Amino acid sequence: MAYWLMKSEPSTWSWDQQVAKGKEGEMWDGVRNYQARNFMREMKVGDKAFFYHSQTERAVVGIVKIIDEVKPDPTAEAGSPWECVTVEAVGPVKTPVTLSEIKAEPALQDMVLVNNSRLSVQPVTAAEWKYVCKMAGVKP
DNA sequence: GCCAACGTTGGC
DNA sequence: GCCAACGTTGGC
Repeated sequence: MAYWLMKSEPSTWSWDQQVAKGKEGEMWDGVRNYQARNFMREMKVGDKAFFYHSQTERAVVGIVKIIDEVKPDPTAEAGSPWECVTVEAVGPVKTPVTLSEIKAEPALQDMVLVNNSRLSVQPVTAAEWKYVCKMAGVKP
């Protein structure tokens, strides 16, 4: 199983909205970046991802899992190359892990979040996943 | 609100 | 195919 991190501006799509969707989940639409789309193509049902609030909050606030593989993005024009997966909220983290905490942590210096802040969908290694879960007070 | 980083577009 | 110009994202 692979691990990921998915970013959202809380004003556009927040963790609370994701939780409200329950088991129905929500299509992660609106991504218009090839790198991010390619990572979504690699996702498999059952993979887990950190739900990260960008902009105002800048912290990992919850955990989601992939419940459907990539499908054409309904918000994009027909025939466009954009696709998206569907994610379901697994649960909130006990303690949000902020970007500054991640940056201050030597073990997490190689996270894409630290080195390429603009990429909205990114892979997380198993070691990073474990470490951030520990900081967040949740089971990996 | 500003600015750096990055991706995309278009002229040549 | 290169590179300048532009637009967007996200941290601060």
